[in-house]
Amino acid sequence: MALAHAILVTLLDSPSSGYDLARQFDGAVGFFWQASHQQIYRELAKLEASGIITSETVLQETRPNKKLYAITDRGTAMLTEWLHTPSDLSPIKDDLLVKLFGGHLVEPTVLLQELRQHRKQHQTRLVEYQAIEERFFPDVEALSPKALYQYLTLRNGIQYEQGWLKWCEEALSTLQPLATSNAEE
Amino acid sequence: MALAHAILVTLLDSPSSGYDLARQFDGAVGFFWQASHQQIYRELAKLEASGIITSETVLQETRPNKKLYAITDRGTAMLTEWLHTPSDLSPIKDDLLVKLFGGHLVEPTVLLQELRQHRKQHQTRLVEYQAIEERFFPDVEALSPKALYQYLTLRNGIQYEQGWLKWCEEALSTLQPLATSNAEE
DNA sequence: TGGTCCATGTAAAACGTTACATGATTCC
DNA sequence: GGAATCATGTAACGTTTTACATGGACCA
Repeated sequence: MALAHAILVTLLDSPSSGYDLARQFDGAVGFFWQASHQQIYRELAKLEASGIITSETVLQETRPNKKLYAITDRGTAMLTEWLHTPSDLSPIKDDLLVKLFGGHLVEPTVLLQELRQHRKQHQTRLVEYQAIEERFFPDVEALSPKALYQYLTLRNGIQYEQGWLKWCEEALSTLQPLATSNAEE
Repeated sequence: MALAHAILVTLLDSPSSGYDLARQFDGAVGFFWQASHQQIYRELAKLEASGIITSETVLQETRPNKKLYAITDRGTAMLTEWLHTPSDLSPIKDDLLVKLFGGHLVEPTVLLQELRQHRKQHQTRLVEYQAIEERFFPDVEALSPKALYQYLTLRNGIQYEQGWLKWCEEALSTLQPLATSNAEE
C-alpha cells in the first residue's frame, strides 16, 4: 500500500508515465522512497484497475508511445483518507550497522575503508541536496504551501545526510586507534 | 540475504533460540534491523539446512524446551566474506515524508498533529538510547574492540534520533503559520 | 558500432506481513 | 480469573528484488 501512496503524491504534482515516475523515484521522490520500474509498472496497472488513477495514451513520432497516468477523484479521496491516518515511525534497516555489530571479526581497516566510502557518498548527496535548496528554494518566505511541504522533505534529507556525516567522522576517529601501523587511504 | 546477516552477527554474541533472537530484534539489534518472529523462525530453518548454523535442543522443566542456535565455521566464513563486500547506502522509505509531499491536500493541523506525535516518539527513543549509553558504556576508553563496534551502532541511533528531533522542530515551526486561528494540542 | 535514453513489460524467487495455532507458567 | 511471558511453528497473502526481453532514436 505504501508504494501506491508514494506514486499518488507524485502524480499530484503532474501526470506522468511509468518511465517518468521511475525517474522521479531516482530524483526528488528518492529522498524518501525508492522503487524500481518493475514495481512501478505493476502498481500502476493495479491502481488503474481499481479506478484510483486513469491513463491516456500519448502518441509520439520519434519515440515510443507512452501512457500518461493521472489521479482520479477516487484516488484523491483515498489519499486524503490515508493522510488522516497516523503512521508509525519508519523501520530502519542498515547493512553498514549490521556489519559494525560484527566488525570485530575482521581487521579494522576493512570497516574503516567502508566508513570512508560511506562518508564520501553521504557528502556527495549532501552537496546535491544543498544545490537543490539554493536553486529551487532560495526564499522560503515566498513559497506556496505546496512548495513549502516539499521543501520540508528536502530539509529532512539534508538533516539526515548531515547526521550521517557527523556520525561517520565520530566512528572513524573511534576506530582509527584499532588499526595499528597501516598505511591506508 | 540481509536478514541472515543480522541473525548471524547476533548469534556471534551468544547462542540463542528463535525466541531470544526475536527479543534482541526488539532491543539492541532493533537499532538497525527489524524482523518478526515468523521471519526469524523461517530464516533459522533455512540457515540450519544449509549448514550455516547448528542447533542443540535444551530440555527445560518449567518452560518449553528450546533450540539453541549457534554459528558454524562455515557461517563465520560466510559472514566474514560479506563483511569484506562493500554495501550501498541503505534505502530510505518513510511514510511521514510521503505524507508531507502531498500535505497540501489536507488542513495544516492534520500534519502538525502527526509531526508532534513523531517528535514525541523520537524523543522517547532518544531517552532510551541515552540510558543504555550511560548504563553500559560509561567509559568508552575502556571498551573491548567488540564492545566498541557495538557502541558505535548505539551512537548512530542517538545521532539519528537527534537529527529527527531537530527536523521535527524545524518542520513544526515552518508549518505552524499555515494553521490560522485553531486551538489545538 | 557501441552506449545511453526512451518506453513498457513478464516471470521467478526472495522477503515481509498478517492471521492462526498451541500450551504451560507466572504475575497481578 | 485474566494477562503476560516463554517457546515454536504453519499458511496464505502481499511486496520487493533480480533477471530477462524488446526495439527505435540519438550521439560520439
